[in-house]
Amino acid sequence: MGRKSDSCEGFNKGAWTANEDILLINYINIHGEGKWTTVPCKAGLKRSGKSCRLRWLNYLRPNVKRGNFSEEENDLIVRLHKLLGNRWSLIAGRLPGRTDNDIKNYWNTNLGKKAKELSAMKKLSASNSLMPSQATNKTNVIRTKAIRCNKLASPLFLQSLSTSRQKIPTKALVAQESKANAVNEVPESSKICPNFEEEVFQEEDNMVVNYGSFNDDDNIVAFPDQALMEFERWMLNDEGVDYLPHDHDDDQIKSLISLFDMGGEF
DNA sequence: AAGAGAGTCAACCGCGCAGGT
DNA sequence: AACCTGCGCGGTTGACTCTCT
Repeated sequence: MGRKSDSCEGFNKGAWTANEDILLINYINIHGEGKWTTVPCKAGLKRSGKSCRLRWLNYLRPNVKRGNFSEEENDLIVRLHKLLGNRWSLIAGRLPGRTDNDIKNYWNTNLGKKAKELSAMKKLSASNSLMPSQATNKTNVIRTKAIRCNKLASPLFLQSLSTSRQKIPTKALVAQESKANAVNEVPESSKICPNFEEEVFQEEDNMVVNYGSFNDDDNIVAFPDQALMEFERWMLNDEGVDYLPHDHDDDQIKSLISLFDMGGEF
């Protein structure tokens, strides 16, 4: 399937000028967002539609929050990253005014480094410990993968899911089931972490739910139903909900993490 | 003062998915 | 069913700024 690149000749590249910004803002103020491929032409910009979209979403939108991240935001990002991995857009969805790009940059330049240092220190202290068995103990981390979930997982796990909970008849599942044994044939190239067997996902409309994870011994851990429901409710963007971190969310996150930690093994 | 290296962040790139034809 | 278009995502790049020597 051919895919046309957005980066064709004749487009300006690099930093946006103030004049370009004004043209884009004026256009969107009048016509609204969307139809990005036609925006450059109609707005009189020598930019790709993609570039216009990015500039608007990450920089020009009126509600984009700029400047330093607060302690609360910092804290929330760390915890969300624990739960979600590099799913920046989902994380950004919980931080009003912050863009995925912003959070990604912030993570890569600040938090990621700290997290690495911390885990290196933990490893070091674990390996120096008098009780070496502790080094392989379960941690509180829920591993998730930064993928959109069109893949299904280990048949064993699916089977246990179908007996332990009502199966959601998603498009993806129907398609999968229509192909005999297709579940076993997830191409190696489509896996983010080919060394692991799959985590289990189901999707329904735009909702993507991660149903399983791994503990540090690489045993599959299922999220208990209660945690799962809470997580779904919490993650999916209901309209009009205030997603700023506040006490309620804080407690909610704590309780979610504790629920996830109670996951039983298969 | 100036050069080198590190850090930051806006922007680019390639890919995948959904929906339309 | 095959192909195309539009959009969104995560990873990466590179220009700019800051800090150190």
